Amino acid sequence: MKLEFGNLLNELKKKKIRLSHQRLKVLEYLVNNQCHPTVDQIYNGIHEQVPTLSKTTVYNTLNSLTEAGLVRVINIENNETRYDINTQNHGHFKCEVCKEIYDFNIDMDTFNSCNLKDFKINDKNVYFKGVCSKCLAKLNSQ
Amino acid sequence: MKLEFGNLLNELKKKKIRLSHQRLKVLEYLVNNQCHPTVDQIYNGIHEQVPTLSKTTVYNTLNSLTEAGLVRVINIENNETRYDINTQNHGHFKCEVCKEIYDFNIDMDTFNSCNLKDFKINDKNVYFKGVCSKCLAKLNSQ
DNA sequence: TTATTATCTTGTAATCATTACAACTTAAGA
DNA sequence: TCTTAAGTTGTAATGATTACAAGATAATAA
Repeated sequence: MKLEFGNLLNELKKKKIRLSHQRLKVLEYLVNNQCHPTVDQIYNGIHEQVPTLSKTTVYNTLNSLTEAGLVRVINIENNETRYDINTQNHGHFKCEVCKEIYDFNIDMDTFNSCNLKDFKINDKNVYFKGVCSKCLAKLNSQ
Repeated sequence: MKLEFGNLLNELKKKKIRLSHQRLKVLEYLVNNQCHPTVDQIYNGIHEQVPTLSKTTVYNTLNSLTEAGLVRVINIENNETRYDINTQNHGHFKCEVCKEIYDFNIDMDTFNSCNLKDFKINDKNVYFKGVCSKCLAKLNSQ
């Protein structure tokens, strides 16, 4: 299914999740900022438009959306949970220099292991760490 | 390199990390308990033999060993960091029912993406979630 | 073996992300 | 418009991890 705001709303209705003002703003933020934001970034990004917003609501909303399968959690560093509106299988690369997280295409279907026969796999996660091309270029030019 | 206590000690010496009593006990615990333990499990496992042990020391030690490349951090759930003495590339499967983490073989070298050309990859992580064969069997027999 | 010292260990306190809770508010259906 | 179950909010609690400073120790050299 294509990542469009209307489709997301239909998914919420289907799952009986109320379309509250705050939830719509969080969803909108995630669609417009597909840079794997943290809770703080999401909160700060919406707070100006919705001054009454509580950080608890952001947490609650992200948990609901994750449970509903509309949002994916990214656990690379154990002290900064990030969120991704793109639930299609793809990998994440975190640059250890600039800290940016890049998406990359990867065919999850080829990832199988004979150790896991008779296991039910619900979720596949792949992340790499290293140095991105931009930072490598900077380092080399010094 | 094979996972043997002697090899680990040599690695520590090479990296100028002191072979303190506490560090050796943590290493020993990790070699004997390759079940991806948490800090609490490690602390509780050693505390009986080393009653003066502080949890801060366990944290410090694990951070040193990770930095030295002797231990691998597993971040699947964002509120429970786990540690693995097996630094050879392999995948982890977490059962959502019994919570156990299984190792599985997977050829990391085949995981490449054209999106990452000119990127320097230092570390590859793969984890799946789902239901393990034991729990599936139990569920089906009910 | 002993002396020296940089490093390690320890306990307490601080930090920070996340969750619990209860009063108030609101979306959605009748 | 009314009703009410569900959502929002702010504060307080929780729990993992780190900071820090005083005391202890591993490793090196004499």
